[in-house]
Amino acid sequence: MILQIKDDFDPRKIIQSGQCFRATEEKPDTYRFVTQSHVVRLTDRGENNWEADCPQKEWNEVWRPYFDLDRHYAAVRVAIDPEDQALLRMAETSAGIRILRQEPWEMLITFIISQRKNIPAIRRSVESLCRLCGERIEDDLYTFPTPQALCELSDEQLTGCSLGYRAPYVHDAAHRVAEGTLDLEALKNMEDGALLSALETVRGVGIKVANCVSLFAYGRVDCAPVDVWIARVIECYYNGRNPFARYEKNGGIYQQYMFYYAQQTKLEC
DNA sequence: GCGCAGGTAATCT
DNA sequence: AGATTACCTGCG
Repeated sequence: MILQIKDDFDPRKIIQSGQCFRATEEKPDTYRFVTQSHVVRLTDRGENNWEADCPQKEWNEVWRPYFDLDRHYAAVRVAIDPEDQALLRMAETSAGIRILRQEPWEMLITFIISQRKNIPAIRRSVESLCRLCGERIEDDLYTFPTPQALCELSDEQLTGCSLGYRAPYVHDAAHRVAEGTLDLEALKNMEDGALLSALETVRGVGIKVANCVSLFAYGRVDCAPVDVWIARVIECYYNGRNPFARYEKNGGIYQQYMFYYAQQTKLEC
């Protein structure tokens, strides 16, 4: 099916924006995304037209919310303070990025794994876990493992996925979710502050990872994770001052623009 | 061989 | 509260 997406939409930037680690550019101009047991390939047909290899119904029910298509990102960029020259420039470079609505469980584990790893290393670890105990969807494509599946892995198997000291964190999270001590579904109804606190009760989850999960799984666009790249942006362009304070909302989206820009330009002061 | 990378938690002052 | 350090792995 062919669909037209008029608002900001650039899958290549989304894939490189550090929010998802299983999506790929399969071949030039064709991008593959995975969520639960769904897979979609999007091919750029120009003029804002995209070919999606899934039925209309699946697009509407799964991918439309996944790509957050009901939010007007161009308007979010327009709302940037004209005096905020740095953000204007970063948003221009990053236009097309959207905040994907991904699975809370997958985000929790993925961002626990992410600490002190670069993007390729995160991809490898997640890929290994999926191969090891995900369900097969296609030839070489697997679902993200369930909490039960991760729970049953041995320390050796977890360590074999290059989790290192994070292995007990992953196991602990899997255990809590599998036995119901941590109900990721119930967190959806919480206010941002309560959600962050609840996430931080998991071992291996600090303020940064909690913000990532809130933003990328629960759509909390006011949550702005500060990692070393954002710290550099704050240092280089904002004199150490909080760049999000002047904005009432959408700090998480602006954070994503900053992150992509900093990463792409290997920002140094 | 050594230092560092998209962080957290324990242990200091 | 704020600073320091160990932690597993891969890479230059």
